[in-house]
Amino acid sequence: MAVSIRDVARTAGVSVGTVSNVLNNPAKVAAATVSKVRRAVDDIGFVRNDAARQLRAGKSRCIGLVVLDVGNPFFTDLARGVEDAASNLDMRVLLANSDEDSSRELAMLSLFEEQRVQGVLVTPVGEDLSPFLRARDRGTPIVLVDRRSNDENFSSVSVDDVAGGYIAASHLIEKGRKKLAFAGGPLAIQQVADRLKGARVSVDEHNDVSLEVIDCKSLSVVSGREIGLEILSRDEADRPTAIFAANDLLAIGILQACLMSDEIKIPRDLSLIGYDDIGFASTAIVALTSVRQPTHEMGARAFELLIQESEQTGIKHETTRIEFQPLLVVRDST
Amino acid sequence: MAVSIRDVARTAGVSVGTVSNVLNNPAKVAAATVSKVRRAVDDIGFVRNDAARQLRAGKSRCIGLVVLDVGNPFFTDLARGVEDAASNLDMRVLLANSDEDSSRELAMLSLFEEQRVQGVLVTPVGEDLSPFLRARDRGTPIVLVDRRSNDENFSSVSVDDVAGGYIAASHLIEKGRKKLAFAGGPLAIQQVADRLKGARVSVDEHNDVSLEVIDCKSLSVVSGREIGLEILSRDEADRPTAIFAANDLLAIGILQACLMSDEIKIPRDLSLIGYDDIGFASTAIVALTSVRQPTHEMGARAFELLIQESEQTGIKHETTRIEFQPLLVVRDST
DNA sequence: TTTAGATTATGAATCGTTTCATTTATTAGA
DNA sequence: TCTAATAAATGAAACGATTCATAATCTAAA
Repeated sequence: MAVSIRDVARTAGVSVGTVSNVLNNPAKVAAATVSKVRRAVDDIGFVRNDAARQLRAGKSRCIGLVVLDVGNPFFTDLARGVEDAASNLDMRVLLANSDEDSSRELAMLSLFEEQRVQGVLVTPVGEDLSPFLRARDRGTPIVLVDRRSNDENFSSVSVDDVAGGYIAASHLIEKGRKKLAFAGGPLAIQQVADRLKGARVSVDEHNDVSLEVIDCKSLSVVSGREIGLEILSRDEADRPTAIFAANDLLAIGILQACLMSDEIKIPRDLSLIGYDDIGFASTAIVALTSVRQPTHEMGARAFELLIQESEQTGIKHETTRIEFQPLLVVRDST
Repeated sequence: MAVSIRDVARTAGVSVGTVSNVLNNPAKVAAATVSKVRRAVDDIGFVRNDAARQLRAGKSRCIGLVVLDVGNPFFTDLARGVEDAASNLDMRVLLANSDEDSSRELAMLSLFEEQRVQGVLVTPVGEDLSPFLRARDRGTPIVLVDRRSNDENFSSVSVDDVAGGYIAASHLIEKGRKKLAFAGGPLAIQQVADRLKGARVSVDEHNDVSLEVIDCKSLSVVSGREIGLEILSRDEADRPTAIFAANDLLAIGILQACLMSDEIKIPRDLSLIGYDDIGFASTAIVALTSVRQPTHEMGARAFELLIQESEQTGIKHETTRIEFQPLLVVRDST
């Protein structure tokens, strides 16, 4: 059943070393021999055994990528970026889903270590990074994605959410809005807090502009709709004239609530901006202005960092931390 | 750098065979020895080398899954189903994305063969299944997902789209609607054609019910909105009273168009049903009735079929073809 | 015709695990 | 105390590809 390089050698009437050379360094082998071996490979249906290959090489041509949620377009875009960069170096990406579960994350990490991957890219679930430190000490390079690592131990790639918040609020202010509201929550989520922080910076630069914070339980369409209804229930004078939603789902919910009533028209009475630029943002009834994160490029850069890291020759360990700037995508809602 | 089982043996003062036993059959080793070895493992940071393990075992504990588009929730759900089933048997799933590109699909297939995976689950891009046949002849079991394989060569798991169409149309008719429309296209897509076919069967069972077919270029929100606008432009007498959209995106587009005008209220004037039950269906302004495919379960069953297939002892090759029935999810739009 | 040099081909050693036939130690029964 | 049976530990062989020192063959110049 298992066809090995030995069988190819026997069939072609050459040595195993020659077969290996045909596979890996055809230039070193006489043309006639090459074709003889190639024919034998096809005839008996030989397929390389990667395990044996890896064992000899001591490492694989794969890297591992652990994301919080494969269903989230942000991460699939990111993964695509990583894959594209990897394929340039003829390397493979093993994709794994931690599902925001620390124990799953850990299981994936050790799986990757057992595979002797070249390195691991990870969006960590929790705050405790010690398992990653230990893995790195054992020789597996680790790079963090989408998180500003506080300690200097890891290289990382992240997005500047504060800047994103600043950009969003500034855009609303440029459109002449004075009464801004930030919708989002829980504020314990770092990203939400950072986006608000950035918005506040922009608002503080203009002394005639105010910022109201509307907290909510989750970043979902349903939460957004509740926020929208709450605003509709207010006196017109108390309503904000612009809303910065912490993500697009929330913004879509707010949009829906406004559409159900005839009182508020977007963007006439209210400017609305979201965050993430998910696919649905552009196809919403009123196309949604949003803040886009350069996910694909982040993935590619993260991969490069990882390779760079894996080429470091022990001794002193240098880390690089890259922070990407988000991008404003203006559409009809502002 | 590379810590091997040999180093563990030396540190613990036992033989390599004993270390291996501690790792795989601790029951066969004296308790004192077990803890001695375990301590050594922790001390020197030993991590199993899976390549060596696989090489010895002759096969890996992984299966491969090639899907058309990892970004599509249908496939991520499916993948989750496969993963869950696999983890019960302590097996791993390698996820790959063919991106509807035959050459990528082929590359992934040979990658998996080189990894000596236990088997491959695939949603094929094109009609030509011969590469899969060849792979299977070489010893890698293959099971097709989401496609009714015409030939009897492969086991497969699929959904009955004709039944789905029937269910959808029947539901609309039960609600008392007489003037049905099917929105979808291009009709060259097998799934679209099947859903229409099923709808027609149901309509033909009632001689006072009519079915109009509204063709469109793509199954997108934008296409749906165009269809909605077209219907709004008609005289009231010419409008359908119920629409079966070939997927949820289309249905959402139609819904949006109707909401922008005040002429048609859903579900008062028009019943609307989608297909796929994507996440957005339930959070649409008017929660969308839809036809759900049992994706998770399909994944699990596909995995089981693959295992079953891999346990077949050569000689005569039996194939099993499982067809799932879709499920109606009733919400506010009908 | 030699010989040096280049070109090809060879095959044993190696990677790190698991397996299994043996050896060694321990226990229980007579 | 001796034997048989059981338990525990050993270490060499095997998995399949790659590598590399060595051997064989060929070419061209002297």
